[in-house]
Amino acid sequence: MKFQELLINWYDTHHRDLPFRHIDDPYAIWVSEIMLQQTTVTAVIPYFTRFMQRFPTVEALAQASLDEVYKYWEGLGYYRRCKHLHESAQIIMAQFHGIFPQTYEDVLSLKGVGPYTASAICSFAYHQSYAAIDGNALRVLSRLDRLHDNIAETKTVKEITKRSNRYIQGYDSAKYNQGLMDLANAICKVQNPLCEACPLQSCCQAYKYHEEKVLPINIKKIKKQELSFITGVITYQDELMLIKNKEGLLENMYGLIQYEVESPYSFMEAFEKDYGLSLSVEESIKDFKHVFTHRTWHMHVYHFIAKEKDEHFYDQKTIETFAIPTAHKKILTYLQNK
DNA sequence: AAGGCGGGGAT
DNA sequence: ATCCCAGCCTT
Repeated sequence: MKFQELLINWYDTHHRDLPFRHIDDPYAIWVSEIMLQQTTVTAVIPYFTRFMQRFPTVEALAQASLDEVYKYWEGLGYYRRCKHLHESAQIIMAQFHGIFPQTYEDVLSLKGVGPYTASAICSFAYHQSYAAIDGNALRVLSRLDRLHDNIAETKTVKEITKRSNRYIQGYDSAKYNQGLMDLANAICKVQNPLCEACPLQSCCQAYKYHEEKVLPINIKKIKKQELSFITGVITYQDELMLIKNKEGLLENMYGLIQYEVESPYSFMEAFEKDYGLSLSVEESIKDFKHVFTHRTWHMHVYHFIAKEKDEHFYDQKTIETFAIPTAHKKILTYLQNK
């Protein structure tokens, strides 16, 4: 029997029951797919539920402020996704007359939608035959075909996409795509795949040649950068100073002010130069560490008191409406419970 | 082609 | 500690 048939049969009886399955609103599917980029299903579910309650339609999303949409994304990571989602919602209202685009090319033209997400949307919402190639599909298919190429390389992804688009023909594309994902999640795992329980065992070339623990080849070099900051909790009476990041890491998020210096006095010097406010250092609070994918922050947190304030100081109630990155949220939560 | 972009769970 | 997760965008 062909693997597609085995896969879909297995999917029919073993599939996960997820809130964004059996939804046919392309808008909702789009939101879920953006959230699911590089993010686990369990992390997404509560965010998806809250997001859809507050922004049930593309119109509701388009009309909301960017700050509010960010607040609903707070803690989920990769915040550029949120910016693109909001921007694309406005494009859908203005250029697509509020109707979610219905062709692969139009879906792909949306900000933040790449080949995987466009294929997933067209397959799940419209049952068009596009193979959605994510990390799961790359793993299952490279094992199935015993492909020795590095899946971290573009040409390998293209080759597997080509094959999968051939394999999907004539089958229910939604079940095929989601079947690959659920199989990858439950059986064809990264480490220690459960080949004895796999419905595709009879078709799997990696299993046949005992290479299931070698494949896929996935070589990518990332070296992590360690950064050390003095991080300032700067207060004026009951108000706290926060800065909205203008670009780069954590863009549009509100955070504490920090400098890559080694003394609170160097911090004060740099700060006074940037903001024209004078500070006094009150106490050393605590050291915090936060690990990102590409870097680690070591934050030596100090409490500073401002002698005067400017427009960057906010009261507690206002701060609660801000989207704050987890690195700084941990500090603020610590201070509240202190 | 390579690097930037979050945060959390599994091992 | 390290890897990976329903990837995409910029350079």
